[in-house]
Amino acid sequence: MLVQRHYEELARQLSAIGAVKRDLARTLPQDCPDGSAAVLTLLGRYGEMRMSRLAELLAVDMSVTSRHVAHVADRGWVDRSSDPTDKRSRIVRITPEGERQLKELSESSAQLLAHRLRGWSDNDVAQLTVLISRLRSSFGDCRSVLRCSRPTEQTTRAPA
Amino acid sequence: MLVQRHYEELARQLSAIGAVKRDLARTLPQDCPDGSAAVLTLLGRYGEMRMSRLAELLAVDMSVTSRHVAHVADRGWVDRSSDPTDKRSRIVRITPEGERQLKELSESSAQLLAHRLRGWSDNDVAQLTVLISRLRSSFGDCRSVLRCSRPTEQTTRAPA
DNA sequence: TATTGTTATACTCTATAACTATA
DNA sequence: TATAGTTATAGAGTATAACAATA
Repeated sequence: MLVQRHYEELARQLSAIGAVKRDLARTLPQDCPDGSAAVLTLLGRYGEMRMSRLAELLAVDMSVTSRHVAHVADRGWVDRSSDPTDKRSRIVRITPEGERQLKELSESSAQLLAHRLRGWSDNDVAQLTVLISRLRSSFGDCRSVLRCSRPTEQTTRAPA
Repeated sequence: MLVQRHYEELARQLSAIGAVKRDLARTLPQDCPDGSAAVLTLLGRYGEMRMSRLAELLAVDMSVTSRHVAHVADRGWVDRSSDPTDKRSRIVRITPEGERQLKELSESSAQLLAHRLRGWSDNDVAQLTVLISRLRSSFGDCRSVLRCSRPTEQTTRAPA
């Protein structure tokens, strides 16, 4: 158990990480704010899903999810079909245009990160990724782990 | 140099870290939003400073800083005096009430972190802290390093 | 003329609550 | 009655631009 000051320092680092996120967000394509990017990323990774599942993965309220999805649907990047087994539900799926948009935004963020982190060792990049994933997991967002393995097992090793 | 996918994964983890920050923000005292907490934390750590310096440390525009400082000044947590050497500038300083507020919010965030991270090793907590600090540093926020040493020197070792 | 700081405006993200449709 | 999703509203954060005062 660390002294309080160490947790305070981590809290401060977390609070200040916004500057990094803003820098990253600035690279996003036109008409594609952060919320839209998050939706496309999850749909691209996990495939089609219901709104409720998407809200869970985004870790935001469903009303927020609904707005984000409406934004990307308006631009033709996803479509929403009704779930035949439960007409209250809607299935969200990325479209080919959405895939193109996703590819573009993924590449630009990766490029910026690669540039900013050019002095980093591969291992440090991997460790940071794993530790943030674990942090999210410890905060109750159990879908954050990199692979669907036991959330508490990975420590500071690089992802496979 | 890592493959693009690794940077994409880090970008995604960063984008999803908002849920952690929101959880942390929920523990803040009444009338003390995240922006106010950041101002108090920096003034408590570095002592009195000019608005421009504060904006630099916060890594946000000065207009944003001005709003945050106005909020905490309205509550008596900081005072703003004119700089005698340059009447355009204002010196911001935390008040005793501000110190009390800062103590309260530091303790509550540290407590939440200690609880959420109770399964973590001391070393992992320290590593995450250092890596985020280095990340901010690599993104051009050079005041983010834990100690005033060379920003690129620390790697994945725990802070001293 | 340049710089420090404030204010007005606008945009994004978020949550709560009220509402519709379906189970 | 309970659940899935949408919409309205409000609060917080941010940036840009126009402005005031001083250098």
